[in-house]
Amino acid sequence: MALRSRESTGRTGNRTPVKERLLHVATRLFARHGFEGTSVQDIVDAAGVTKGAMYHYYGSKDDLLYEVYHQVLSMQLSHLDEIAAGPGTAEQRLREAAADVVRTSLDNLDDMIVFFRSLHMLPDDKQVQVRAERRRYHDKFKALVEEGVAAGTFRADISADIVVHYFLSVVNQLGSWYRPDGPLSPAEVGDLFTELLIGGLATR
Amino acid sequence: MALRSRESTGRTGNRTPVKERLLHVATRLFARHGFEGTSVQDIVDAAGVTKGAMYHYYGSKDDLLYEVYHQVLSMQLSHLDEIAAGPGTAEQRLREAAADVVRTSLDNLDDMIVFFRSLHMLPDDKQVQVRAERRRYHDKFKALVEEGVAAGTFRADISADIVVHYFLSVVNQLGSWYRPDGPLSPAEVGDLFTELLIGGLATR
Amino acid sequence: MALRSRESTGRTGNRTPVKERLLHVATRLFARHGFEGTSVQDIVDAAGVTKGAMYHYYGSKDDLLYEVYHQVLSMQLSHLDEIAAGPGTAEQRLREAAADVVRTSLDNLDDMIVFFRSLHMLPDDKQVQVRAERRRYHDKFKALVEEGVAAGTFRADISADIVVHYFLSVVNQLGSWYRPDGPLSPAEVGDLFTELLIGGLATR
Amino acid sequence: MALRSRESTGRTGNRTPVKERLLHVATRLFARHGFEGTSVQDIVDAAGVTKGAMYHYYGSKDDLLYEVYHQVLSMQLSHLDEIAAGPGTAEQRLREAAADVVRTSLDNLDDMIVFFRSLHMLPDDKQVQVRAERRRYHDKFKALVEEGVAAGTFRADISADIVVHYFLSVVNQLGSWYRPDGPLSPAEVGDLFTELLIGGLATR
DNA sequence: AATGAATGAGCTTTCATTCAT
DNA sequence: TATGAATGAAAGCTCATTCAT
Repeated sequence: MALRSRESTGRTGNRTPVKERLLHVATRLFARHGFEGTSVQDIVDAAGVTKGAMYHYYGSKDDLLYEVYHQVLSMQLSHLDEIAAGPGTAEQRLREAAADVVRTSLDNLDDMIVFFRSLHMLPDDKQVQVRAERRRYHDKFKALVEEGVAAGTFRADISADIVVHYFLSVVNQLGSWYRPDGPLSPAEVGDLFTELLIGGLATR
Repeated sequence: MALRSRESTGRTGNRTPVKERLLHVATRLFARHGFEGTSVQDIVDAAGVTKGAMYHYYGSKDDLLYEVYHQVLSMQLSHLDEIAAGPGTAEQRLREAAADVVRTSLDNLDDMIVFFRSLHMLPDDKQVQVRAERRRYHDKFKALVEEGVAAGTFRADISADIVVHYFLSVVNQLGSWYRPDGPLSPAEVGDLFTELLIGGLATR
Repeated sequence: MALRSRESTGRTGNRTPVKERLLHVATRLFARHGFEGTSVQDIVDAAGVTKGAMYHYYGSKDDLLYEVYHQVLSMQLSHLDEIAAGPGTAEQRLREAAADVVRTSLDNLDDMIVFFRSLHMLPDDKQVQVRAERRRYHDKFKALVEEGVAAGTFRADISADIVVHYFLSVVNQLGSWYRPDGPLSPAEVGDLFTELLIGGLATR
Repeated sequence: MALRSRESTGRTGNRTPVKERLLHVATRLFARHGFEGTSVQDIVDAAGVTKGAMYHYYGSKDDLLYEVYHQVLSMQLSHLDEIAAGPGTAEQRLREAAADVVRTSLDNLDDMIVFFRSLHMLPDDKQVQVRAERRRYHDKFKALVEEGVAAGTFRADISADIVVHYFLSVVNQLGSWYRPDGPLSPAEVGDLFTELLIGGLATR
């Protein structure tokens, strides 16, 4: 009888490389029990490795949290870049952007939950990095709103900044009420929220 | 020679009764450094008492957190009860309710920050209590929206539940961007957000 | 049968107050196994308390080390102050001072061993404090040498600074060779070393 | 096209053979941050290799420390052998020996610092080896002193053992005060300290 | 000769909570 | 009503060392 080969893809869960596995289980645990409610021991146990292994790949528990943030944020930012630079009126592109950020947030709900619950626990320097990335998203989104105002499509009496705070608040809170097994798909929620946003912005 | 009386209102800062003082400083510290980032020692130091005193008034650190939640929630709930039962069309009352929840949230920003950041750290039984109170707020708010839909004032193609999730998300995130020393007063933010909500709901 | 009363002075070693007991056993352990070779667990086990108790009295393991330093240093400094201000020629007072620093160092040999082996492990700010205290000792001692040079008793061709470095080196190394159960008493070593110092300084 | 040869003296800083480079950087790091304050990772990083390489050449971190000791000690021992067997009176040879041990110690100050700070961290068997070598140095030095006493040049009322402890203490502490960029050269310090020693020993 | 992923035991420190007074 | 010494469990992190390659 042949010995189980070491690179087995069996159910021991050793499929994926250690580094990614760690990030994956950490995300799940952070979302379930919070950042401070999850110990490094919990993470490495769930990943089937030892602490030393984790510290081989990540400088600290904070680092792990930062990576969770970073991955979703940069994906959403690149989507927004593409959409903003694409064809269509300001309203059309804002609709696309709004629907996308809702949809991708719901597709990565665990990350979002972690993100908006734990940001304040990062050390200052990492918080600054994250805020800068979020600010870039905010500003890009705001530019779309301003385009629509300039075009006369959107009402001019509410500052674009406030509008963006308003809508991104909605996005950031998705984790607090959305349940994947509920009646609405991510895309449907995206469409409905886009409707509410555009309706609120529209000139009569 | 008279001894300094213990209940002195003098410069030791011991003005308010110990119990309230503890809740007050706890709220501030939780908002600044997070629930888990604040130690019982921090709290009692800031309140100028010792641990024993805190455990005399509150059963645990969790208790303190729960009290923070409870106070604002019950105030907002009683406001909503009053407004909903008051005069005016559904739209008028929804406008009042929306503006009120934004305004009172901004007036108690520290509590809101603590609330939405730390809820998940409470033990399950306390979380259940809090969720029930929030659910009552949600349902009452939703009833106002449904009234407006029934009256033909609001569009019928977006479920009232979704609308409430949408708007309360905005409220719950106020702490993440509003700065008291910024250009807008709580009332102004309340009006603008109410505009965006009603605009999004309005039938054309 | 009567229960053993809690404030027993029995051989459980709980005689002295916890705070002093901790300092005492820490000194002994640091001297035997080095600062980094001694764990906080070792210390509290030897003192018969728990870690929490230690951190109640001392801010850190470093703090404990600093206290060891501080106690002997300040005793020696006060001795030197007294001697320098006392009666007698410069030579007589230098003899007294030299004999005293040797004697008191040998009487607190564990502290000296810890001191000169572990100083460099303290955080910078604490090192600065210690160095300042040592510098004060050095300077006071040097003043005595200079007095003797001015009086023509001591040779003028070797700077007082170098002489002090020379003699304090001898003192600082006592721990590396002196054994309390050896043939010489602390006072005898003090006298012999004083002879060697004064002989080396004397003008012919 | 020729491949870059591996033993290149190029800008990678890989000039010296790995084994010596490791010893060299280890000495420097031990002197700067202490033995326990220096991790194997620190050493191999500074040497530009990996841990595996270090464990290929040295059995352990302790081994590295022992090598540092051994090198200087054996050099000084061979100098002393030469001097003692050389020409001149006992005083002349003692002067030479004293000046030499000060000078060579200052020329290898890092090693001395490491030596006298970290000896106690070696495992017992290695400590025994080192102590034996030091004892041989001590005894050889002591023989010179005894020669001078027998010749009537040095005072007979202070045991040679004590004298050697006295002077080697001075040598062993050089690292605690000497600064290479200070006013005195190693040779000058050697001469001054020799003066102080011989003066202290001289019969009047 | 050299790599670097991984181990596992150990470290210092923090902290909510208790309890005798 | 309030103190503060003391507990004990758990936390994040470090590090010398091993070993398959």
